[in-house]
Formats: sequence, structure tokens, C-alpha cells
Amino acid sequence: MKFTAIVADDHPIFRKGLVEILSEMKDLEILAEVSNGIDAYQSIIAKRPDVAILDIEMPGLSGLDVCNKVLSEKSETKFIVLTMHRDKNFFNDAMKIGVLGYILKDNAITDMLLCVESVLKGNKYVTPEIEEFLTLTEKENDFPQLEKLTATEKIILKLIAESKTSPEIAALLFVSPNTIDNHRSNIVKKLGLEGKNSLLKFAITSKGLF
Amino acid sequence: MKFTAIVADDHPIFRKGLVEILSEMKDLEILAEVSNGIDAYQSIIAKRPDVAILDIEMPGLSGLDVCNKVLSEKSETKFIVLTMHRDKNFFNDAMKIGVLGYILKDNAITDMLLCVESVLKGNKYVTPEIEEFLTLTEKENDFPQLEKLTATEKIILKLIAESKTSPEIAALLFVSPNTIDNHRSNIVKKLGLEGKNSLLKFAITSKGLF
DNA sequence: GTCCTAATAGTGGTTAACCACTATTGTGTA
DNA sequence: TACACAATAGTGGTTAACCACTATTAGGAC
Repeated sequence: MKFTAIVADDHPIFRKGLVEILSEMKDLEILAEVSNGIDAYQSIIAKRPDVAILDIEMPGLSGLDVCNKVLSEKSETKFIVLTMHRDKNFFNDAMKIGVLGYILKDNAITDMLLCVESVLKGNKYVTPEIEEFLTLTEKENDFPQLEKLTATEKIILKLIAESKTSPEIAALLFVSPNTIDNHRSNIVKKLGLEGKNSLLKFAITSKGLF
Repeated sequence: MKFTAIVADDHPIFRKGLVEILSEMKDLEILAEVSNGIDAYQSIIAKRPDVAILDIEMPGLSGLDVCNKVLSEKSETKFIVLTMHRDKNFFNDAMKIGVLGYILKDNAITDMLLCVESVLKGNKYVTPEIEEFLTLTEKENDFPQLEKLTATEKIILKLIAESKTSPEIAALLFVSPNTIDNHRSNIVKKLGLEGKNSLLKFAITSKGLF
């Protein structure tokens, strides 16, 4: 029986390379290739692949956001994330969320193949360069309240920081604007914010912390 | 007769995608694929391809270094450079050196193909997003529009950046809220801003510049 | 089964931001 | 003097953010 995969990356040429490499694995079938987080999420929910290979840095929902959202919904799909940057926070977040594969975009093709094989068996595989960048200084978290936010709330906070309005976010996530309004209220309450546009201000000024 | 090319990029997966795309061009033969600037230079000197497709950001010699070196030695090889970053300086350097093709790594595959076709004919081809990032880097470096603001407008902009609302600013300056509303409109117009809360976003993110 | 939480969606209301106008006053300057 | 511009203030309208509720559904925990 063939394993199934979906691939998400917003760089068409890189994605082409990725799909080409994965196509060379005989026991793997690529169900879909998409270019953003929202499409990735929808594809995973619709097709339930054995493994999802996601770029972290994508417009809208990041690869980690997608993992977080899917994994919080009891899914069998295993996750491999890719990133350009040797960022300790990305790595820690990925491990916390339950990502099995962690690969740098400049890793060798063989690393990618080993990673997919390993993850399909349910094992972890992280980039060989991992020790090198784990020694980088960790950004300290000044906002412990952020931990109290749910996965959905964090995603919405991120989209607010990207200057998206509530109606825009609602359209992106395919829910009612009222729901976003509701989430906003809850976020404001959890973070203890006050005043007009306080959430937007918070989101913009603390961008990078979440 | 087939045209010939060499490809240089230090990211194996991206390079794979690139080679795969170029292989689909029937009249193009890839003579070599390399992963750094030195190898790129030696390959070009040895094989004299019609076109060299080079990543700018490579270890050792950058793609632009390679172009510069080869072009100063009277070569017939045409150059296409690739970069991740929307950097005005890279672009200016490339044009100065005599690079014909300039493509962003997140451009579409069709852009890449059009670029190669164009460059092989001796014509220039630059990324479609070029105007966007040429104005973007300019905006990031300085805000010439800020000079057009009057003294009162600058004061109001500063107070907005301090998270004051229009009624608060009106109270502070002992004028009507309508007047502040009016100034806001004028500032928004002068700065060419658009969208909800765009002025607040601008004020916060460019705080320190005024 | 009960309790709690998250996510969803709705009603109804207030305020602020923004947009497009008009209009008056004062201050320069060609 | 006439023109341009800045600052002031107003009318009237739309949209978004926020606030306070209620309510349903689905999972987990006890």
C-alpha cells in the first residue's frame, strides 16, 4: 500500500524540487501541492494524508499554525516542517506542537528522503545541523499571558499583527465575522488589554514573540 | 542547435526544482549544476554556456561576484541571477554589472521560463515584482512623504503613535474632534495610506522616524 | 452524567476611524 | 490684490473594533 502526502510551500520552484524528489519514492503518492497555509489546512482535513510536508514561513497561516490546528483536532497525519532560518524558537515550537520531522531548506536531498521515511514509521527526524543552531540565544518570552491563548486565538492574533481586519480574517478562515469578533473579545480579556484598538497595538508591537 | 546552461545554487532542493523546470525546455541543455560560486566560475570558464543561472546568495563567491568576474573577461555567456530578498542594492548592482535576467526565488515557474527564453535572445528580463520592491526598499529607508506634513500634522502623527485616540488628541490640543478627524484625513492622503486603521499602523511601525 | 472549555454564531449597542464634502479665518507670497 | 495653503469646524455617512450578552455543539475530565 502506498503512503500519501501533501506538500505546502509558497515558493513554486522550491516546491517543484520537493515534489520531484518525493515522486522518486516509490511507496509515496502526493495527493496535493499547495502554496499557502489555509489551503494546506483544507487539503489535510479533506484528504487525510499520512504525512504533510509544510514550509514554516508561508503567507497567512504558517506551517506551524497548520500543524497546531490539525493536531489539536485528533488527526493521524504526521508532520514535517521546513524552514530557511536556523531559529531556535521555531524548533522549540515545532517540538512542543508534536511535529515529527524538522528539516532546513538548505539540507541535502538525502536528508529530506530520510526524514520522510523516518516520519512515516512514526519516528522523529531532525536536521543534522540541529546542534549548531540550538546554541543560538533564545528569545525570552515577556508575555506569559500568551501561553493562555488557544491555538485558534494565536492564529487570529498573528493575522491581526499582519494588519488583517476581522472581516478579512473571517474570510480567510471560512468562519463568521461574529466568531472572529468573539475570539477578539476573548483575547483582549485574556491579555488584559484596554482601550480602542488595543489589540491591534499589542499585536503589532509584540510581533515576533508569537 | 541546443542552447547550453549551467545552474548554480547552494540549496539542493531548490536547485533540483530549477534543473527540473529547465529540463522541460526542449532547446536547452544543462551542462552542469553546482552549489557554490567558485565551482560556478570554473564551470562557466570551462564550458562556456550560453546562459548561467546563478543564485546571488552563495557561500564564497556570490552570484554577482561570478558575473562580474566572467563579464570582465570578455565572455559571450549571458547571466540570470536569482535571489530570495527584495533588495534594491542587489538589483542595482546586477544591472550595473550587465546581468540580463533578474528573478526572485519566489517567482512563478513561468517567470523563470520566460526569463531564460528572453535572455537567450539577448534581451533583459526582470521579475514582475520589480517596481513593488524598488519602491518598498525606498519606503523602508526613509519617508520622503513625511516632509510634506505640516507642523500640526506631525504633532498629531506623534500623538497617534503614542496610542492616543482622536478625541484624546482633540482634548490635548484644545480643538474640536472634527479638526483632528480632518487632519487625520489629510495625513492619510499625503502619506498615501489605505485601509482601516492604516494610520495607526503606520504611526506605530514608523515611530522614531519623526 | 455533570462540569468545563473551545469554537462556533448570533443580537444589539457604542465609539472611533475613515471618507467626502463644504466653509471660514489667517498668513504668507507672487 | 489674488492665490495657495494651513488650521479650524461642521455635516453626513460607512465600516470596524469593541462590549455584553445568549446559545449551541463537541471534547475532555471527574
